[in-house]
Amino acid sequence: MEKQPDLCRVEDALDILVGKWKPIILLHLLQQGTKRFSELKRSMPGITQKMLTQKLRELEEEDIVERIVYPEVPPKVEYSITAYGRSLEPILEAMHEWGTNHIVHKIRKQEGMNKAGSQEERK
Amino acid sequence: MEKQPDLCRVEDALDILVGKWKPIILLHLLQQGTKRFSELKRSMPGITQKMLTQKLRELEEEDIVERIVYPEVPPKVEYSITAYGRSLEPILEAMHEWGTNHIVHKIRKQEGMNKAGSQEERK
DNA sequence: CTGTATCCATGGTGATACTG
DNA sequence: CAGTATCACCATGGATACAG
Repeated sequence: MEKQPDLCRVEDALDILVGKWKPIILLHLLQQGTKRFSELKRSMPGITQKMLTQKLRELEEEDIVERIVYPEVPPKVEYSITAYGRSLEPILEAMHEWGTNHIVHKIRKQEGMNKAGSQEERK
Repeated sequence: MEKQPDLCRVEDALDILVGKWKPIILLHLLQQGTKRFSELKRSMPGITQKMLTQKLRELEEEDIVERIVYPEVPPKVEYSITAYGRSLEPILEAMHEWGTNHIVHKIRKQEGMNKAGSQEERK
């Protein structure tokens, strides 16, 4: 199951952006700079420690985020976007904009179907 | 689980682009225009009919691709990108470019590690 | 505080067979 | 030709407990 010859380096970018928490983590770090583990966790209600750790490790592995451990007690670990990671920002923003527009598109479509399907909606 | 307040319309775009075959399908249709089902299938070795149908339906649902059925025997169905679907092209291209660059990045990193650890070349 | 280690539920994907 | 219908697998994600 080889990938298409030249076509799909798209998927390399996709792999990094995708997953239930990765975009959220990236957005948080992009917008709020350096954060420590507990701060990130607090700012993402619903995420488990396991997922946060796992996704941060994956992003670190790709040099998208940087992890700095302070050898203290209690432990302190800070995460931030790398310069390289910032190269993803235009893509994230384009997707955000597209997504925002897309919900409008869907609503319009929905309205169109309502109009076509029924005369009610009189209030 | 609720999404972040404003942050993540990114995921709406992601949902459309993601999946094992969606980017490939989109790229094929973007680059090669209108194609019929069997042509698409042939041009994507490894995809099953089920997956191709399913993904095309999802893309159609989002108005990204258009499906035209010719009432003939044998059946003929053509797929193409909608004008709206083309609005995804910049994102796809940005991702393709980023991905292409990313493999270079990884190779460089790999070389760097080799150099750093080059003292030990045992076995 | 910042992680690991398990176990388990779920869904997306694939193989295969069948149909209008 | 262009699908639909089933079944099975496995990776991803979630809950929980434990540890340095």
